[in-house]
Amino acid sequence: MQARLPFDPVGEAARLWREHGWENAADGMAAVTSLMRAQAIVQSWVDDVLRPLQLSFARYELLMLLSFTRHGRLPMAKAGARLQVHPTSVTNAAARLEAAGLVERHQDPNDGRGVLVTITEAGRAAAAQATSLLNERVFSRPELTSENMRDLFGTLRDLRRSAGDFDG
Amino acid sequence: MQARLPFDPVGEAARLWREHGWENAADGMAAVTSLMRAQAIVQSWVDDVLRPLQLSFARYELLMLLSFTRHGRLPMAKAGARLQVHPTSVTNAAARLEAAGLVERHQDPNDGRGVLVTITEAGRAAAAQATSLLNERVFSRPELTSENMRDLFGTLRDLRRSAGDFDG
DNA sequence: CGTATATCAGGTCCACTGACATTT
DNA sequence: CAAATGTCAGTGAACCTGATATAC
Repeated sequence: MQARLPFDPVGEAARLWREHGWENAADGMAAVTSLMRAQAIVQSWVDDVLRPLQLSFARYELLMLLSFTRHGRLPMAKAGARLQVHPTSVTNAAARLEAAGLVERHQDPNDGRGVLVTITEAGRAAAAQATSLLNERVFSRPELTSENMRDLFGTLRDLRRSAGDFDG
Repeated sequence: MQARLPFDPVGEAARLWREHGWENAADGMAAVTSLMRAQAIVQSWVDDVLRPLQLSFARYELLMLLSFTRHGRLPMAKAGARLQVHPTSVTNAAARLEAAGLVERHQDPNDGRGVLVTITEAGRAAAAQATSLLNERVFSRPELTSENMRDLFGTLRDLRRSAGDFDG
């Protein structure tokens, strides 16, 4: 993107926060800022892998969720709850996956309001290919396999639970 | 958004990853997925605070960066390097801040190609107000003030350094 | 000359709001 | 009837590519 910096800009910001007397907010600011930046980095890794497959991470997550269900099928609302995204985002993702032939949408026979999304064989193949590439090129990167990453998951799980993402 | 889940969907995904024999990628997958979700949560907290002030987090960061410089002024390219965003993103952010009267843009007298962004008095006031609100309502939230958050910052700093964000 | 700087046009992606039709 | 479900149109944010003008 551009020349790398000789220091950590987030650490520098935290230093300035403390210098201005915002001690009790400095750690939170640094955590938020590094979360934003780390997410952008990882997002770009994922996008690089999924772009040639015409997938976004959100659509990949929907495909995987369906592939893990008993019959490869879920109501739209269930999928949205599970992926923790807005209903219109599910509609959008499903519409794009359907256009690519990776899922189908049919009315729920048991609830006339509902729509069932079903993964197709092509969808299962695409999901398998994407998973293989992501596992190889992103999820098993050295930066993500350390003991630290298990800690990261644990810390973020606490944050997500406190934020009301899930119980337990 | 919708009903909360009785379990952690990311932990469930990690379980399935291991079940499929992808042990060495399971931790990375869980870290990536929780990073995405945690970022979305924190982003929504920040947006809720900044929306009434007509600011985005990216524009707030630019304002703060300028306010911390000696003369409240920086070349566009320097600002982009420091915020680690695309040049066009800086142009966009600066244009919006300028439209709101929070910064001004002038040609660099020492480099005819360059543009200097300068924070205005209104910009300093907006930055101070935003900082006060963010410190109070986001950065000092209980979820972000724990010992864990210092660990989170440290872990993400390692990730960012490995990814080439900065040296040192 | 090639390189660097900044901008603009155009495109993608995602999230959200509000309105709507339909069914429970 | 009210509540739930899914869709659609529109809005706004952020990011990127490619082209351009200008200056080093």
